[in-house]
Amino acid sequence: MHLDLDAFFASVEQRDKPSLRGKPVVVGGIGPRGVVSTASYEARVFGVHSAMPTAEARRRCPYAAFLSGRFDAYRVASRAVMGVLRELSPLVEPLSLDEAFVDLGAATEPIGFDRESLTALATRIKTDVAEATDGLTASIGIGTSKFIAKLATELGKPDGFTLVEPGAEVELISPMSIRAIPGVGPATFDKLRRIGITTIADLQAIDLDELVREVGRAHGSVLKELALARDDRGVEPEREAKSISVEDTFETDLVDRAELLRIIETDARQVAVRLTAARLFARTVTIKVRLHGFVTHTRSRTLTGATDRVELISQIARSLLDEVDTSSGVRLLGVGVAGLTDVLQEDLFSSAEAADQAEDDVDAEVASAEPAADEGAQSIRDDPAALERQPSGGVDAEAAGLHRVRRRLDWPPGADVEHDEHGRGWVWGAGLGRVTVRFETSASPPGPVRTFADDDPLLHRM
DNA sequence: TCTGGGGTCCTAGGACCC
DNA sequence: TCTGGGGTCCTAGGACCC
Repeated sequence: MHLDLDAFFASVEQRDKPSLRGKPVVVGGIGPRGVVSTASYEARVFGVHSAMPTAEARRRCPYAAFLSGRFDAYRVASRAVMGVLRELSPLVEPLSLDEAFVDLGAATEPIGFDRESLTALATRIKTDVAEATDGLTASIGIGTSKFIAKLATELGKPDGFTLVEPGAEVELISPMSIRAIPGVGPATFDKLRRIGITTIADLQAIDLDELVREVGRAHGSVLKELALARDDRGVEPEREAKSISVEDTFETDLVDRAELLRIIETDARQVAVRLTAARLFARTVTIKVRLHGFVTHTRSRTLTGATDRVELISQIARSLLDEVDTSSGVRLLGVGVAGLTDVLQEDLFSSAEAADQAEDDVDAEVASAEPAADEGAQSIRDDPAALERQPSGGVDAEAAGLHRVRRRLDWPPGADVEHDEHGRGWVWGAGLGRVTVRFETSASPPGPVRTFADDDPLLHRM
């Protein structure tokens, strides 16, 4: 079985903001370079969809509410939904906050696999989801494999249920576009279209060797199998994380080297904090640099041992920036780690490693920075509560001089606020030293709008 | 229209090893 | 005249997903 919450982020916003119910809502990046994460169905009528530049969405639907998203609220709702699913079966594989596979074959209670029983089951799950999330709707698909179940969900959206009976799979998918297959994106679609493959039926008929020549061995064989509705992938709960990364796109391209280095440092700190929180260590450090013309480069370095130390990650990331020509201006900068393990195997103090580092041209600064850095990391490792005392990303950003870039996020549209006299509400808009708030909550009727100075001491973010 | 942020997986070439 | 072969690791880039 596959489940997908309908227009998830936008639906949570409409749930918590009564004045937006039935209206177009767009959640995503609200800056000049933002893109849409989720559009409510009312906004989709205007042609607004995920991954569209927000500027284009504003053109198509100027009267929509444009909100920057409240991920804590989405996580709470997501956890509640996953909880409902895990009562059904221990084999639940979340794909994202709003999507999951469930292996009904491993269900805790006996399940009838006839249409009537499964329809009743889906109805019950939808009721439970609505109850657990204060009214969110989901679409459900049931089929004999992950591929078919996910496709089935797609067919019933929104608030739907689709059951694909065993044996009906090939007939169902044959006339569909190959774009319906997860894994066929714009590039693969173009490649295949050029050799005359546009439907799944075309894919069934094509010679495997020819397909492999076009899209590669791994991709080719998977596509061929899926086209024939052959998919024996199991539902895998608890997949382990393979990488952790942080990146930012800037409103205008940056050129100042010192500023870039400061940003890398704060990104590295956030990565290290997340590593520590997950009790993991990493062997590979990567930076990602997107230049003026959207050309993107990555540079990485792998250590002999694994680390979670801020100073080391930061130093390596900063040294990697030397390998990229940033003179055209930097649009995006990011820091990531990979090669994750849960055991500390730091042999960075051995003489062999020291020699290695020297050869690798990670200069002597690393060695001199290490003792102090290790102390900090050690204190967090031994004292988990220390994590709580780590400065937040926002504070770091200001300390690092990113005030200019991130200042605007003090009152992001859609954020929850409380006013000491007027009660709870949300940021309707902000700018020019003012904040406009609509005072309403999920349980209230649509509420009034009031404007305040943005440093009004009675107004608080929640 | 001018393209987010957080991920996963694959490919291809070179280094290195036996 | 002149080059083996296979496996593994690392790096960079690209496609894709939500």
